[in-house]
Amino acid sequence: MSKPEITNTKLDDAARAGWLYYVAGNTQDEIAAKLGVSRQSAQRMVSLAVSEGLVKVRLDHPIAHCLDLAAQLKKRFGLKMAEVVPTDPGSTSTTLGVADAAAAEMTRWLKMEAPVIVGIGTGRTLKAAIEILSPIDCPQHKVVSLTGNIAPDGSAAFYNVIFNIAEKIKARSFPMSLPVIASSPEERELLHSQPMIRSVLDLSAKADVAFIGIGDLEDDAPLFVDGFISHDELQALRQAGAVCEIIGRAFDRNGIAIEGLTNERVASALIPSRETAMVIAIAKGAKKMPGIAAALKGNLINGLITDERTAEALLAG
Amino acid sequence: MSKPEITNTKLDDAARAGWLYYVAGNTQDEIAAKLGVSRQSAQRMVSLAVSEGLVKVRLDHPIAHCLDLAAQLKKRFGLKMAEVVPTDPGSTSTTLGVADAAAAEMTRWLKMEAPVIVGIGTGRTLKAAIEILSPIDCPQHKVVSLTGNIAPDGSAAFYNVIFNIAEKIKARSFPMSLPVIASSPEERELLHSQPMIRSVLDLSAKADVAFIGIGDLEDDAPLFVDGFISHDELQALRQAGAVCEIIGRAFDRNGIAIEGLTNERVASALIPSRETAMVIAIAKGAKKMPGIAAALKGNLINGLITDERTAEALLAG
DNA sequence: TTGTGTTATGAGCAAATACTCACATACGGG
DNA sequence: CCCGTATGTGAGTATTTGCTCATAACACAA
Repeated sequence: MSKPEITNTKLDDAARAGWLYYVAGNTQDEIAAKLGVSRQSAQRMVSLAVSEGLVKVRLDHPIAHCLDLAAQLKKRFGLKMAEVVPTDPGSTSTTLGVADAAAAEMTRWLKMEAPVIVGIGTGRTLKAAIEILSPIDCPQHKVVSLTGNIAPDGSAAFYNVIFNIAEKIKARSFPMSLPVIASSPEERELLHSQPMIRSVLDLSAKADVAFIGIGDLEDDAPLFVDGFISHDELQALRQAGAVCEIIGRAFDRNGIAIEGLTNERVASALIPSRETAMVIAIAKGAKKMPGIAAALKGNLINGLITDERTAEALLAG
Repeated sequence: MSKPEITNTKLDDAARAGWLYYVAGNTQDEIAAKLGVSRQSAQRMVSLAVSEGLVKVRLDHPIAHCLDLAAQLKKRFGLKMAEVVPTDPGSTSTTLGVADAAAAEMTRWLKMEAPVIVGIGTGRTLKAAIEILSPIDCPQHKVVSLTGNIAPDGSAAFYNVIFNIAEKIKARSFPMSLPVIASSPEERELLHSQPMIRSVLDLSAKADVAFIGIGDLEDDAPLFVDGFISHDELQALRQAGAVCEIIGRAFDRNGIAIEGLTNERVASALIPSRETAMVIAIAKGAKKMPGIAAALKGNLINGLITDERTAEALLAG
């Protein structure tokens, strides 16, 4: 007070004020009274303590780390949206947690008053998400499939989820009645030129938000396991540098689409523009890491729902 | 969202909200929007996160430790007021720091509009505090000495600070013109029965706040060094269990006044009631530890200004 | 099914906080 | 010595927060 410690005084006082505020739970009025200054000065001290980094807030809850990681992901990869769910250490499920988060994110969009066009990809994760989606009436929205729903054997593609979501929510849904991968580039062009298909493709390009999965290209790649491509084709893709598949289309480690091979027969819509739409990938797990990294690098997505462990790996890489 | 984790959901949400609030710096309105709930619910989540102890605040500043210690002292010993100043590791001064804090505390009282009766003890620490006290006009207050101001040789007692404080502040001051320790119990009674003295004693009993020092009873006890008691008397006191002296009166380790010996000749006022007055001790250092502990144990004081090291020792004991 | 006790929710309001601005005070250079 | 710039202060005001209360949703039992 009287002995002038040249410059530290201010910070000391700020620390005092910060302590009284955050630790002792005083109001700024009380602090002002106790320190014999005006309320405004007390306020300044407190905010000084904060801005000087004297005050550290820690959140003792697993969720806190997740939110941290999400913020880092957003910053590092320029994402508009990122969500990281806690990793359940005892589980190997590729959908646990992220499916819930994806469902929540879908609900967030579907609850909007204004009409929204929702693009829907394919895959196990997405299917799991739809499964736990709470039913909701939203006749104002449109849900459009980004991929064909016909399996190579002519049956309905099991992991095409457009019908599942149609059951859940009362919105107009737009499936694409064609094979995921056509038998030839020419067939694809033919199919795409059909008015019904054309209008769905046009609608998908206008999507406001799209939820997509990311498929790996390991030996048990979904694309192969589900019979859309042969093992030879899978190996050829890998040889060409492909590391992942998004709505049927293969991409290399930089997120660049592979030229030729099965890609010239993929009948899916293009991934909606990242300029006009939120393209949210739902993916987690070591196997999908290269694919997620590629999608991030190639700016194929601007939103990501993943888990803690995957997020950490992505940020470490 | 849909998978009902029976009870953790709420805490998870609270953690989210808390994170968004404290870490991300969102306003509760923003949190409400992001989480799709009302502002009130967001507020409830945040306060739940706080009340559940999810949010931990740490203050990175030496002063924070002092304030922590002060809070602990208050709680542990039922003090109404406690102040802990940083210990300067390189200094052995018994007044450095605490004197400043004491001066600040005095100023706080003296700045009050309403008339206050201030009791003043004696000692080196108190004298140092008065010396750095900023001059202040407070004609509404009264300052009353709790001890006599006449040394055994008839001179003014050097560490009686009533005159020092009277110079500094423009308040009515009330010295006690009698020896600190009378030559006999009878003389004390005689002195105390004099109207002038009587009125000062009565005034001291009505003090609103008292600032006192705590004297040790080592071989260089102030009471002995300043010539108020002989070395034999000092030893006798110690033999009787005395560990400290407050305004001339000796107390044992439980804060109980020693029976007989010099205590029956001490002419000082009694320590003002801890029910009606703030009795603030200013003391630090290893030598005074037993005395401070005794004063705390015996509820002789309800306020303490000390330093970090002493506070830690008191709390450890 | 209906009643009942518990819990959650949102509105409204009072308190607390943050911000802006105008002015005061101090410092350093001309 | 004076002036411009920086720094700090308090008043006023807008925003944000916390609290209370009435009501709604819910679970459970009769």
